[in-house]
Amino acid sequence: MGAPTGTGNQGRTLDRALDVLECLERARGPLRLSEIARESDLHLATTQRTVNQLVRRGYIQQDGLGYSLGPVILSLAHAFVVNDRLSTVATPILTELSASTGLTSSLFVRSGPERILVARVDGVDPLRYQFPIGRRVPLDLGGGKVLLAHDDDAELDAYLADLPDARLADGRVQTPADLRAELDRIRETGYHLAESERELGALSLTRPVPGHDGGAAAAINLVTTAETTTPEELLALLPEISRAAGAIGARI
Amino acid sequence: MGAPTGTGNQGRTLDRALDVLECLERARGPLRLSEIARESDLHLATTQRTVNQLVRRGYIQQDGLGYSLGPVILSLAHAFVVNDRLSTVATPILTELSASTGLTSSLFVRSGPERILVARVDGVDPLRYQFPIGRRVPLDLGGGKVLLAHDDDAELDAYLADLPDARLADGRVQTPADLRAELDRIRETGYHLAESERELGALSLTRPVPGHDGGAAAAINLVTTAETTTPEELLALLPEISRAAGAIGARI
DNA sequence: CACCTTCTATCATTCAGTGATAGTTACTAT
DNA sequence: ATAGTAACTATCACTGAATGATAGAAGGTG
Repeated sequence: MGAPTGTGNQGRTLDRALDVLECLERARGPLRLSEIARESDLHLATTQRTVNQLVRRGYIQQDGLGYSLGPVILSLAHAFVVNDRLSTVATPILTELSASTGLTSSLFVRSGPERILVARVDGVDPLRYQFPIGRRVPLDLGGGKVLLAHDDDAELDAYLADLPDARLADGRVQTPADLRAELDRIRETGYHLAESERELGALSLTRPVPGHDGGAAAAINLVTTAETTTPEELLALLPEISRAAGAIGARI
Repeated sequence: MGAPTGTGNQGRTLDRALDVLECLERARGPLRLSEIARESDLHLATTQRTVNQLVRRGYIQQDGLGYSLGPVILSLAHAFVVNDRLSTVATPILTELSASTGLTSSLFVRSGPERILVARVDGVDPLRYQFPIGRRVPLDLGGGKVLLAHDDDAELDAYLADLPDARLADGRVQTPADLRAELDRIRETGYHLAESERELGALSLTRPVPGHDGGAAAAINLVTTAETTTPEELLALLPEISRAAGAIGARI
């Protein structure tokens, strides 16, 4: 409690404020001041000052039940969607991809140990499981793997070091070693076909979006269900999705 | 430049960071470090530290052209949309309202001297002018007036004091005195019918959403165009929109 | 090769953030 | 009513983190 935040103590104030915001992001409902303090591991007084300041600015709102994120967040998000180069470039290409394949397509980018869905275009048969824009999910399941595959070995080892076993949606258990093997395969083939990893019955085919530096900060995928599509049928769309990924990469 | 930020100097660090974010929100493209420093009136070194920290956290991203908002913003926005009581309560009611009237309906909340569009449900004939979710607009034009009307006189006078004349979309000029008179009318009638204020040819009918405290932090409106609807026809929907506003107010 | 811009790194100073504590308000239970 | 509890606010001395002036590295341009 009394100990330093842990990161290394520099730029403390701002980091703490962002911790507070992200603590409210994770919350499933309004949080009390004391709950925020506990969750973010801050002194109550510090929490109070920070929260009040964010309230004043509209980043947090308060009601009788506690504090939650405020509407100003939406303004920022709007500005992001309108301005983001990747997002604006990708949307028409994804639209085309979804039109020609009939499947839902989406674009996500890496953010630390997670990926964030940045854009999505629905297919003709809407998926029962709607993956919402802005959603954060870990990298070790589904399409996130193609982003991991582009890490160099040092980063990868660091990531895998303290990674717990993952339980896939169909019950399989994925150990870090399993993941490592799969990433090696992805490094060779350049794509990933996921079956029931994040969601039971979901199939996805993912390709990285090449950046100038050779890395892949983004990826796109096509999603469908095992009921309507076989893995082979989905894999047959590899040329299409690859073309789209290339087109996006070329324009950023 | 060297002078204090202006607010009164407390909670400086965080305020400055938010200034940086909002400066990027207003920007129409990537900004260089020096531009951010100039826009937010900060020392370059301070700007650098702040920006780098926000980059590390994913709130800002950097490309060859400069800095812009980052994808983590989207995550926060997603959490807001999912959790926000007002937003989730209002959406189904707006859906019903749009279904029964055939018009686009929307919900916005106040944020300082502006309002922010929080939810929108499109009508049968989609408007050519799409008002995007998260968009910030001033309070002195269109539906924002019903929010202003709920301020007490002291707040109102302060607001009107340094308000410049506004130019409506159809060319009319609205002085603070005009606005004041209109707000008095709204206080009596409880609604506002706007014609070509923000957008030429647009008609909107706005009602406040009553809060527990008697105030109105939110409002909903119906939007259409002069081509398809007369003011009288729109005004005839007042009972409908009032019912919807009441229903939302009752559930928060 | 000199020039300019962008961004990064360093460091002494000092002032803003910190956190312990006390106070206020409001609600619940008895 | 009265005590008790929880949520939030306010105060203030201390100190260490943010500050900003300056110098430096990296990258491009005429």
